[in-house]
Amino acid sequence: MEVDEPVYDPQALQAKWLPRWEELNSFAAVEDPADTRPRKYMLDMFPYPSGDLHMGHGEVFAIGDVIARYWFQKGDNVLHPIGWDSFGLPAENAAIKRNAHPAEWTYANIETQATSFKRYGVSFDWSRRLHTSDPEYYRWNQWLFNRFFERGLAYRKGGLVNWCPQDQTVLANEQVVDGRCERCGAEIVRRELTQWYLKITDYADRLIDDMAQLEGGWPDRVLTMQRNWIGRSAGADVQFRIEGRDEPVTVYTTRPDTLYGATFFVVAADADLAEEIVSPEQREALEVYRAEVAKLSDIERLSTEKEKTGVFLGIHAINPVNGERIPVWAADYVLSDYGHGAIMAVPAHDQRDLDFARRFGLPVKVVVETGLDDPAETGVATTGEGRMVNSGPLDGLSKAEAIAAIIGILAERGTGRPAVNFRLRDWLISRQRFWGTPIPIIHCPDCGEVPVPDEQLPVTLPDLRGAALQPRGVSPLAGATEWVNVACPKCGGPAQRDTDTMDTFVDSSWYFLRYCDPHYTDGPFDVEKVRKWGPIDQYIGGSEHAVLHLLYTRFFTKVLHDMGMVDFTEPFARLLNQGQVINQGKAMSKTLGNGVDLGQQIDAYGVDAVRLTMLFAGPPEDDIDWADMSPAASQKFLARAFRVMTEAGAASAPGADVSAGDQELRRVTHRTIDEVTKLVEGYRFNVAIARMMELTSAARKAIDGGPGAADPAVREAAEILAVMLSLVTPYVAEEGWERLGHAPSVAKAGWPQADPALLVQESVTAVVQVAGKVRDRLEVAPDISEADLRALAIASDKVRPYLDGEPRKVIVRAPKLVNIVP
RNA sequence: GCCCCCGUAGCCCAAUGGCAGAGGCAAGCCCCUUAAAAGGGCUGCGUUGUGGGUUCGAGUCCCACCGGGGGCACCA
Repeated sequence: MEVDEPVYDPQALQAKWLPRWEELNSFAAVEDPADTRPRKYMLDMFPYPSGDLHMGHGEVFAIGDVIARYWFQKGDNVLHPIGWDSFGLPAENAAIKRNAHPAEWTYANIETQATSFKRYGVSFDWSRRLHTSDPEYYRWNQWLFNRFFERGLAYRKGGLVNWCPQDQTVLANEQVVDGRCERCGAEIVRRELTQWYLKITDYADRLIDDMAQLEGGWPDRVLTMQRNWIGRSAGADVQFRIEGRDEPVTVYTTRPDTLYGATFFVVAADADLAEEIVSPEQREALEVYRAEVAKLSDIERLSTEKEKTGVFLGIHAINPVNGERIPVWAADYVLSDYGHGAIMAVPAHDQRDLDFARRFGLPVKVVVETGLDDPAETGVATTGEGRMVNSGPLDGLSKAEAIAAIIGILAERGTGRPAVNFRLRDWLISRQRFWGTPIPIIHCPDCGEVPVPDEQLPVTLPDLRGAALQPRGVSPLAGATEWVNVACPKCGGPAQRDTDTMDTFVDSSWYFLRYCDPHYTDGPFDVEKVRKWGPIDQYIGGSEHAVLHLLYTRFFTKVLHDMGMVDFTEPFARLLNQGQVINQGKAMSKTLGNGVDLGQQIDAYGVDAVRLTMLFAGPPEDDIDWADMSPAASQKFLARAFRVMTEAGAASAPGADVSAGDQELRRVTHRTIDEVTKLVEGYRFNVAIARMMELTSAARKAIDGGPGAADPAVREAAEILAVMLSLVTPYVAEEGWERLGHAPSVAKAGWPQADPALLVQESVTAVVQVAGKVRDRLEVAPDISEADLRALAIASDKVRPYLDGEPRKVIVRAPKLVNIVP
């Protein structure tokens, strides 16, 4: 079919314009320092190349593209890059299955996705493309690791870690959700391993405090999740003496005011301290208990229904304020890696302690008078406010007063001080898998951990494939003996490379900086260019990264800030979490068989109709149930818009005097410009599209039953429609623009400005209510005074029957409403 | 259990505290057509989830509850 025919053929438009756009290269960001236009940085979370693009990509990139294209139309200098998060497990699993190298699968998928992105018409600057699995990229992961290492922010330690038996690797805490692997859903087990960590806990305070910058720009939900995850709490450290031990033991508590109510003391069962202080008589009981606890999975251990367990350690602690002897127990409800791994138990005012006390018959002592029933009787701890009782000098004080007072007393005696604790743990980055960045450390029997010198980076991956990648509990790199055995960079003696690779979240923690110059060779990114582009004006991605990628990236940004490499402290000024595309009320999945293929949708309805459907479905953060959507209807609308543009283009030439055009249509057009501008800026794309549909209908009516297709107002409406549609449906917009007699590209035509004179209404309908019920409508001037409108309303024949003399009250909201209370 | 968001027409969704309906789907009708498709047009009486409250006026604000979604949940 000829594209000149007045028939909308989306596939023909795609075939026609895609190659033309490649030549035009309209979306390259401009680095010229003489270019003083406002710079805007728009970024969509980069994709993992797991096959072709899916419906979810279709939505995010449609949303991001509208924003970027709007900025382009406004004349901003826009950076809108694309790349691939191309290290990761699926490639490795595919390689094992096919007896191939992970790179083959990875780069083939990247090409597939790149082709799909181009077809999808996304306004990327393709010259900035990057792949994290390229040595030219991951060498800078290693370079950054070295910087972290120098600053003491990368360290190795032994301890219990999360092990995924399915993926055969350790995971960071953030990657364990409800005791299961965030990737594959397998139940996590605990293992004792020595691993590399990044010291994100050093930044815990700043990660919380800097969220003040993000208020309003980020969804509250994400900020709340990060706040919860970091889990900052304020309280006090209190020292207890343990009988028969010289060193006092410190506990952390958020309720130092309840210190007089401490009736026992609990040490984490797995803490070294438990073993250290247990009496000889109880040692065996402790060992038995520890063995039981070790057998429990996290899921069992964290179950809220689980009854408290524990064992008496045969010794006593001394309460520092009243000298009371309280028994010391070991239990698994106290965690060894939070606070000091030991607590003072105040059963009257802490539910966990109360549960434990009731289970083992320990005393309950009320020290806060709350007016509620005795916790010992009810089994419900009283955690609220109240007056202190049974607490010596604290008696009668409120909670806040008591906390301040007791901290003062403890500080004076040197047995306590204010303290802050965090739930956040350091970020474990070692992975026992192949397809990732090798950790650039050499283990030397004499020199210890020696970083690979910067000039020797990158440490590239050895050529392993197929069965050599089979997970066996240690990194596949350990099997590459030639690669592993190297000379120590320090002493030259025989040494071995670290065989783990980095968590791929390291790759994505700074990629947005590299886009400013992805081929830069003097560092991970060009500091000067980042100064000009950063931070990102708008970031878009799924809420599944609320505490993973987004937390890590914020951490990296702060470290880079401290290194003097970036001048901002938060990477993303604004964040949008798009909804998911689901089908028939459920997430699409292979097992449910309810998957919808993006490519097939595009083949059936065209790119424009699919993009339009994604954006018209509802607010961008809402889920889209594809079963409720009609891409066919979107296509129908586009055909309608296409005809309007075609007919207007055929009937007139560009450059006519618009002021002579049909005033009624011109008013609609300019009101549409005004509204769509505001709606797009507020990211209310579904409503903006509804306005474009109205404009299309108005133009249609003007052609059919009004001034006709040749009227300059029809041309004006069609041209503005083309420009506005270019944000959403670039192909039909481009074709329409051409048919209207303009050279491509409509993407750079410039955003229209509404003529204020055409926004003024000649008359307004004022509603007259009597006691809230509409009784009359009056056509009045928009600038009518309140007094005039009031007089008109009261004089109305339709209103008078409802009035009985002088009204009690008249509310006038000129020019739209009068409410008369009789 | 605690916290947050959402409940508007058969469906997806609009509505600065001011006429409950912008847009779309579905449905029905009309025009065009030999006919159908395509195209053009017309048609919206609904406890705004329920019950209270504030207000001249509540879909909108407040309280309680119901339903759906999300987050947190032995971190002392």
